[in-house]
Amino acid sequence: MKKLELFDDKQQEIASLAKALSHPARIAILQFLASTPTCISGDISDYLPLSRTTVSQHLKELKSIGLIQGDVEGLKIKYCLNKEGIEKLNHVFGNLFDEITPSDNKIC
Amino acid sequence: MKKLELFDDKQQEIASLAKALSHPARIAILQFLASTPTCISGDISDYLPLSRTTVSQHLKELKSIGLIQGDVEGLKIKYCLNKEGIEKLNHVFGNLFDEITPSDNKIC
DNA sequence: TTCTAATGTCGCAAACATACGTCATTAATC
DNA sequence: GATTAATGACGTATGTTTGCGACATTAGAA
Repeated sequence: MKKLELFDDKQQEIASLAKALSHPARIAILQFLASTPTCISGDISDYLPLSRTTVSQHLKELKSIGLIQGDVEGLKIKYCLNKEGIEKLNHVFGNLFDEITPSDNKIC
Repeated sequence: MKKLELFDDKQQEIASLAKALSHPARIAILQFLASTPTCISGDISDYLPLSRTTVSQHLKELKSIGLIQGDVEGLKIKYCLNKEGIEKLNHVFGNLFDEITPSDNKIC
């Protein structure tokens, strides 16, 4: 059993994705985008109990980690779930759960 | 489309669980506990590149959200994954992924 | 071109998270 | 009972996140 020098890339990646999901506003945004076909930025901030500025920051965070994408449509910006990002999320957490789910015969 | 008054319990729950996973040290602790049958607190802080005090705080956080449990064994304390907590995590995230995974025919 | 609407960026304040040294507590050992 | 070892709790410094108003930018309408 050796001492870790630092956390590895995989652990960092899981933690970063988890951080993106660690605020209820960002969960609400993802659910909203999943339930609506055309999602204009303004619609999202009208819906959430937060200022437009704050919602804009949450959108920026979700975009920078690749869970959503934003396409300019004239004056407005249409945000959508990013299929690849969501699939990656699914995959990364699936692996983690496989790794840490205790088997019935494990002691303790 | 009505405005949310505040975030609902489900969204809060997902966010809280995600927050527990949002630091690489806590991921490393869960993986370590999954790979070792008897896990004494001191072993964990010997392993991680953090002080004993800091590790103790991460353990406290994981315990308070129910992902691990700690049983006193004389002078030492044995930490283990909490099967129910991990299953709940699995379930909650599984539901979220079902909800937000885009179907192929969805526009955008 | 000027005006308006939709949106992002900046900068600040308050709250929260992280890391760690020191101290308190408790169990086993002498 | 005194000593040592394992551990959690407390306090504190530093960094990060959140929320928001004010400003900047850009696209389309008048």
